[in-house]
Amino acid sequence: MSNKALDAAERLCRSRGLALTPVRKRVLELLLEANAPVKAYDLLAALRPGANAQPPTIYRALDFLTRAGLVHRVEALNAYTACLHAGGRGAAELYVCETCGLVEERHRKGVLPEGPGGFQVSRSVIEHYGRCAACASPAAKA
Amino acid sequence: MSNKALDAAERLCRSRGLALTPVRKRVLELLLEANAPVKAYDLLAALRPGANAQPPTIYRALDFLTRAGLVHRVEALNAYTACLHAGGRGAAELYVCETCGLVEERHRKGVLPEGPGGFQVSRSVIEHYGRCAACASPAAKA
DNA sequence: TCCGTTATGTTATACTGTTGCGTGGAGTGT
DNA sequence: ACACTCCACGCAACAGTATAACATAACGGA
Ligand SMILES: [Zn+2]
Ligand SMILES: [Zn+2]
Ligand SMILES: [Zn+2]
Ligand SMILES: [Zn+2]
Repeated sequence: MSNKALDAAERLCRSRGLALTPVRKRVLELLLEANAPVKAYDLLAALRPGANAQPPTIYRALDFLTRAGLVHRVEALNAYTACLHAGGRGAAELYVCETCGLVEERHRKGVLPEGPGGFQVSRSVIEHYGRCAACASPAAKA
Repeated sequence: MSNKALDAAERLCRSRGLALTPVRKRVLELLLEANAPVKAYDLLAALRPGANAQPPTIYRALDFLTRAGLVHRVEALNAYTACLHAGGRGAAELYVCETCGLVEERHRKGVLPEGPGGFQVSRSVIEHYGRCAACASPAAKA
């Protein structure tokens, strides 16, 4: 099902001379399957059966994947989520459902908001929390 | 100098029936003096001479201050900064200079960006990183 | 006074992330 | 084949961030 995204990631890495090693690929796979923010140590635990991974393993993999634009860090949750538009340009804008964990995402291709008084923005963190359409619908009322 | 902001905070709390206790007030004072994001344990250390504060003390104070709208958490830095528009409505948008630490701030009073497909946003985290006007000016070139 | 509520102290622990060093495999030139 | 370099990864230890759980204190109203 999500093999499509995995394959796309593999092609993207190859085209840029980046090594999508087994560990990195597996981490990305786990994130794609989750379709929600996942914590580093949860990924680590998921990696355990089969390998004896330690914290640096997972953080290195996540660092690689975020640099490659395949994964976003969700700052307010200390968690990570697979990018839904792998390699997309511009700052990612995340919409995280606090009820079901679903993450939607946009990449702002346009110019970033300019700061007040000549502030030069080089990186933006934009995260919105609330309820996705499904969880907000009448049928899902508390 | 920043007693003005402190007094404003005190009035704001009184008008809302919130208790700006000595610990909370001192923490806010430290943040106002810093005019930059400060880490919880640094605040804790600054609190030490005179009291023997433990981690929960500082986290409880910060929790109170953020709820009261007097302090913002800087998610991507695990740090905290005094609100420059105490009690301002709407989501705060922070501009953090990575060179000198200066924080500028806007509160978006208008409607938050609406999410894709009916996503209902209840809280937004918006942080921009870069260089402030002073650090970006020719005189400050690396 | 008695009691409910809120704020703080205290101890311990959980969670998140990093440093430093060694090893081993893939490439590359000889 | 050999030596060499680079880089990913294993591994151990540790640093930094945050919370749980329980006890104490302080205030105000019944
Ligand atoms: Zn993305
Ligand atoms: Zn949802
Ligand atoms: Zn503010
Ligand atoms: Zn600056």
